[in-house]
Amino acid sequence: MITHIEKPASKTRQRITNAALELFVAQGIAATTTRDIAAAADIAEGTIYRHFESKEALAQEIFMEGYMPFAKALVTFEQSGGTVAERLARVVEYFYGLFDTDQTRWVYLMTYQTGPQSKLPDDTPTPHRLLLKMLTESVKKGEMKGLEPKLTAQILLGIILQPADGIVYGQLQGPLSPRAGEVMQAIGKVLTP
Amino acid sequence: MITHIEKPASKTRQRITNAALELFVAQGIAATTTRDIAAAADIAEGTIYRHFESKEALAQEIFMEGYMPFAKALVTFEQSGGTVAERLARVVEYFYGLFDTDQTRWVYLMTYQTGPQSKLPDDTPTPHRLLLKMLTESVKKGEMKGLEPKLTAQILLGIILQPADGIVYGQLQGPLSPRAGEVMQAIGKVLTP
Amino acid sequence: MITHIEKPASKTRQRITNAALELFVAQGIAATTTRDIAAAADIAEGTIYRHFESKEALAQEIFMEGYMPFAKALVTFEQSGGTVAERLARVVEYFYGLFDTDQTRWVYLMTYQTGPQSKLPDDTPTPHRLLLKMLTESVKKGEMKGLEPKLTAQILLGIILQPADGIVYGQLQGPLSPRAGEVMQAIGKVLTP
Amino acid sequence: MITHIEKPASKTRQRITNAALELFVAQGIAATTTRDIAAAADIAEGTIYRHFESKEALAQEIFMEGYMPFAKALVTFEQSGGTVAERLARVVEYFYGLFDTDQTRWVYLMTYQTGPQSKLPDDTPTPHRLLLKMLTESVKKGEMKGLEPKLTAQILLGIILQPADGIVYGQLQGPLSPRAGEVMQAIGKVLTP
DNA sequence: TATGAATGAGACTTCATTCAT
DNA sequence: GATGAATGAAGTCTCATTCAT
Repeated sequence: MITHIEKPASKTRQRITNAALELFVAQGIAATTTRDIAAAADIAEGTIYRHFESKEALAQEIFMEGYMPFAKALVTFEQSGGTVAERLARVVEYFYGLFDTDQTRWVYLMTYQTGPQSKLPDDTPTPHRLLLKMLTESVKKGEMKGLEPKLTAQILLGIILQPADGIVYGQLQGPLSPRAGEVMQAIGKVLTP
Repeated sequence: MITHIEKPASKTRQRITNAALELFVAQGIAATTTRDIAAAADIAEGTIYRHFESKEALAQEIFMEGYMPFAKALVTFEQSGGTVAERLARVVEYFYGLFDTDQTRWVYLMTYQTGPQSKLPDDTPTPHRLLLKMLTESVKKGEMKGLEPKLTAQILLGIILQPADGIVYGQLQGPLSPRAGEVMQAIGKVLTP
Repeated sequence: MITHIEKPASKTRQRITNAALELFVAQGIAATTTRDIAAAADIAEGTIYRHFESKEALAQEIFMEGYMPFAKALVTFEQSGGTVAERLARVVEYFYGLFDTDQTRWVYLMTYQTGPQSKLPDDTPTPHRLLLKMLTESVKKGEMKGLEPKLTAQILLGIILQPADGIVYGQLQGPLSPRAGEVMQAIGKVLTP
Repeated sequence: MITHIEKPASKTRQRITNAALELFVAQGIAATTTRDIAAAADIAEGTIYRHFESKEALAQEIFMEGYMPFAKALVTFEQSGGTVAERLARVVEYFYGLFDTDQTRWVYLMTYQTGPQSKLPDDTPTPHRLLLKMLTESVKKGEMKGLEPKLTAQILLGIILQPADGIVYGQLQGPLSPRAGEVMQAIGKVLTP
């Protein structure tokens, strides 16, 4: 007996989300038409509406699709053992692994929250915010003297995120995972009094 | 001191660019209609087209308007005296000063290049790229051992840019200029062997 | 016998071309709005664009629709047997038959090439040009003495076309076919030394 | 003392009508914008409206400008002495002379009546109609037997007009005046029993 | 008289969405 | 579930015309 916990994620539905994700990242959500999506997915335009309420809902569901496993993982890492530095290192490694696995989805995930298209509630724990929260706690636990914790957290966030942007914009060669060590070193230096 | 060689920028033209800038940043370029712009500028929709060829051209001219003084300033700083670190500090201060002076324009400037709307040539020296280039040279002249220069440059870029994002997203309190010292400290630490 | 290789020409598409043809001839292409066409065809304005790329493309396709069978017929007549005069008579009869069958389309066909809207290549063998070419050959084969062939061809063309114009402008009563005999007589007289 | 019988026809007014005539013939009235006209006449767009009520009025006045001397001349010829054939010959010569003098204006004159833009009353004695009327009378006075007078008049009209079209469309070399003799010969033949 | 900036009605076109098949 | 023709609201842009200078 089969129990449906989540939607079946039919073949067609998959084709749509895949095509849409690619186009959304390449052209932006607003500039991507349902016709574009239908053509890329090789389905009829009307078919999109058998699987999604609207283009906007589609965009949001793609976000959730990538966001949920990510959020779960972060919680796991937060509750895992070891020192603050060790846990942070694990998160960065996981994060960079995601980037290398599916760069397109990663960009979408990190971008969607920002754009004016996002109708996410203002307090949605986006990847961005989740990371920042963890960093803020790391900084606080580190008992830094003389450094403003919130600013420091932003600095650390920049250290982690910018290399990914560098790869996306072609200024740095991928993959990103092998860079994790150097990035953690830089973070270490910043946190050193 | 700035010298205007260009058009005197008529009153109406100013109203249009001001209104458009605000809306473009708030809603995104694609989501901002010419009707929105006209209403905000309190002019007729057709009037936009007596001053700009198209909505796209308007978006691009607003970018150039902000970009040109910025680019000139960067060149000046590059050629100014002092050590690499001193020059970099001056740039960051100037950069943060711009942010505090007109946050909206700053966001537009840093965002425009990225978006799919941008029809800028791929090799346009955008603010992002100009900063990165300067950082790359700083890192190289610093003769870092053991650190990959390109990665380090991205890390420094992240350290500089992310605090601004933090303020934009309301996670950090402005203004940004007073933070420049701490940011430079963080950069110093990363560049320390 | 006409063979259709092209699209089946859906019901809606037909409604659009019919309505557009009528309006284009009555008001001119430039003065006919897509709204006019939609109203006359009793469809939504947007529907036009599911069948035609643009208003201009619609105008051109209507032209081609009428032009192609006409061109084919002319070729057939050219290759048919009999004397030059006999072949010419056949063409005129066919031509006048078309006029009587669908005067509106006939006017459109003869007008479209001239108008500034026509984006037809300058060497498109339009009805006008096809007729002229045939007449030029007729004149040459007739070995007229003392008559400049090109001028004579134009004169014959005028003899053939003007009666149609006369009917269009209400100065002559239709139908035109019964007039073919008298018109051919006039041509004969002109060609007589 | 100067008496104004007609409008002063100022320098500026002339520039406008000249520019407009050229553009109207080249692109059609509908496709010619007031901006086009102003640019070609090297004046401000608003200036057009100091001399003409509207674009439409401008188009009509240009027509009248050319039409009035033509109409007067025709009347003169009608009342001049000689046989019907002689008077007709004089008209054709005059008509072809006009063509050679100012082909652009001639085309405009002959075209304006036809186009859907023309708001001329249906019974306006246009060049076309004036010629036709004269031809009809010629035919009637000629007491043709067996030929339907209205059809014959149209045929003669075609003989006269089509060579002009031939030159306009580049199928015949100008000037037209030297062709008048041959054209009259053709007319003579058609009118011969 | 001439200017040219501004207008606003309306043109063409796009596109998310619906619905009968 | 899938299709694809049709919709209609809305978007960008044009242009004849007005009016203060």
